[in-house]
Amino acid sequence: MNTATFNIAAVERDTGLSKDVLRMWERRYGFPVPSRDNNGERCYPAEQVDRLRQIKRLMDLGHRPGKLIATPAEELGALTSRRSKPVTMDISADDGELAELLTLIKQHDVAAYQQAMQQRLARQGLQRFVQDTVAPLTQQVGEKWEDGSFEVFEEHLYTELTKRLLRQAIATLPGGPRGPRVLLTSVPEEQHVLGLLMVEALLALEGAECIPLGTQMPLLEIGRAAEAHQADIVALSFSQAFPPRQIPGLLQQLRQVLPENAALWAGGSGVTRIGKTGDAELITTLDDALRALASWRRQHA
Amino acid sequence: MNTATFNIAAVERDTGLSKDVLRMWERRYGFPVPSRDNNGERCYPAEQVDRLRQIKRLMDLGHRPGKLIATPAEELGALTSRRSKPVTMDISADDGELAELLTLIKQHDVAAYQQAMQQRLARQGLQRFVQDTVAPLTQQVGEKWEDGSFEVFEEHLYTELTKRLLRQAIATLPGGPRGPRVLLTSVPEEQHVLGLLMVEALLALEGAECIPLGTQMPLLEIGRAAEAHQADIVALSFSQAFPPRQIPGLLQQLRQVLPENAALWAGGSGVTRIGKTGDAELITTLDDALRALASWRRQHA
DNA sequence: AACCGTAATTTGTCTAGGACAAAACAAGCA
DNA sequence: TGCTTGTTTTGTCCTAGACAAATTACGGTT
Repeated sequence: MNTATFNIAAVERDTGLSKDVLRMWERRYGFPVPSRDNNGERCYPAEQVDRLRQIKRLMDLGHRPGKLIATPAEELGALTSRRSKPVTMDISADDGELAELLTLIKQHDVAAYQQAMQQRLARQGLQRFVQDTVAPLTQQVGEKWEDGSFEVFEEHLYTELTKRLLRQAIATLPGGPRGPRVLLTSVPEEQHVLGLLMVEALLALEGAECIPLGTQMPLLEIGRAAEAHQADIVALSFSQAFPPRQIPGLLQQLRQVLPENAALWAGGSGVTRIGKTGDAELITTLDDALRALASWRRQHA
Repeated sequence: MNTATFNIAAVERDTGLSKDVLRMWERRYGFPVPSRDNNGERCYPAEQVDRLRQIKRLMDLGHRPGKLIATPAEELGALTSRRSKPVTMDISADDGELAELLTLIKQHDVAAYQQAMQQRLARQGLQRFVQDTVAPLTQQVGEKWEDGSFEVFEEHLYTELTKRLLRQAIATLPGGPRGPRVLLTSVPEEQHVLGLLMVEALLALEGAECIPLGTQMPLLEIGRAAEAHQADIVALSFSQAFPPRQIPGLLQQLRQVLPENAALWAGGSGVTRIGKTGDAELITTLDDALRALASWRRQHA
């Protein structure tokens, strides 16, 4: 059933590797080597697309394409275990409970997962739920995905269900708008929203007025939105997979189109890999966000 | 403050026009004509980026780039009014109430909008809320965006807030899994999710078991997910802006990676512009979805 | 006047290879 | 160990040509 072939645009869509990169790899490394159709255009077999996605996954982990392509096939299990940082920090004692939640996702048991999470939310309260459940769980799902024990669609399922929970929880918060107005969004190409939601939950709990604009806002539009909403803070999220090279330039451009008095926060695991910048405040953890909020309030008292 | 310039990648991100197209237009039409930096690379001023986005907007409406670029500036108000179909069908008598909701968004009054919508949901019930409020409202927001009276960020705000409402409503539905298992998602590059949520709400009301996977699933992953979840139906959404040319090919490829016995539904305003296909069932309205569900149930009784 | 098939045009995407800067790595030295 | 400098790796950008698919224009027919 997998006799379908992909043209270069389809491969770009499905792997996230640009056409330029695909052609360059073919020239440099001799992989992938698609066949050609009658017009001399590349036809990638599904098998190569799969391999490419696997390579992309490992690249997002910090590996380099030259090495990956050289390795034949045992790369899968071999390289997947070693990681840049030993991230598995001790997550208190309920590590086991988190594992249970992961198992429910892995079994595709939507209803049971939702129920378990609802219970947890009720038991812990929103703040601890975000910090002690959602954050580490997301971390672990990311790891599982990286090491191949979670499929892409399982990660999507987790993300979708968890998004719902958080949004629902946020909606039920009493809106006591005393704090700053915070505009939450992400730049185009950046579609991960979970981190943004976690921050929103924490900020809303602290009484900040959050304006969620979803993801993928063109830069000039972010500027307009900040002005229209008279935002005090513009909070952006960059995920692990976002090309770090682009971030400093983006922040600089954005700083130029934002009102002077609006603060710019850049958060998410994507910003841990870039250096300090004068254009934005870097938020690498959830606690950072709370600290930054407190700091803002001190300065505007 | 708008002295920032954009490189070609940034323009692609912000306008949705590919690098290839941007270079080709420069060659053919003489617009845009960016200046060059020290390395001979293109630097687009913000003003040209804005114009490009405007052109893109009109193109999605059915206009052709050659004409648009020839027109100097009065194109804005002039071309924007004429549309392919006179879509403003009569939406019963509460047209005025919808206009009120739109006004709240336009005024960026998050709290008031949420409250008004909550009330409406409580009053109408979920089914009528989806069909008589959310659907026409989304339609109108789309029109407002097309004719320029809604900014991008206002459309995003509407989308984000409405997504939350729908998800919240869906979450509170009793899960009586008697119907088919329906996997809801969209292909990569397609990020609009509101239509999917509306369908999910209606199907869930009818007792179908919905598995929401969010947007942007690679084709091969959709196949894996369908298998893993033993989905009876895979429902895809294509928005207005999705390039119609690609849809038939996508459906055909997808059909090849899906299990034989899984039905494939393709819905959204993006499919109204393509012809019939043997690969998928085309769903152009919300009623279509309900009809298709009933039909599926008859065939699998 | 409405319809239909063919020709011309418009438009997007693909191809090729070359160039270069930024990042990652390696090596040498304090 | 830590820092600086050179080398390799890697992605992105560039030009310029070709072609197919979609769209429009045109001429002939009913």
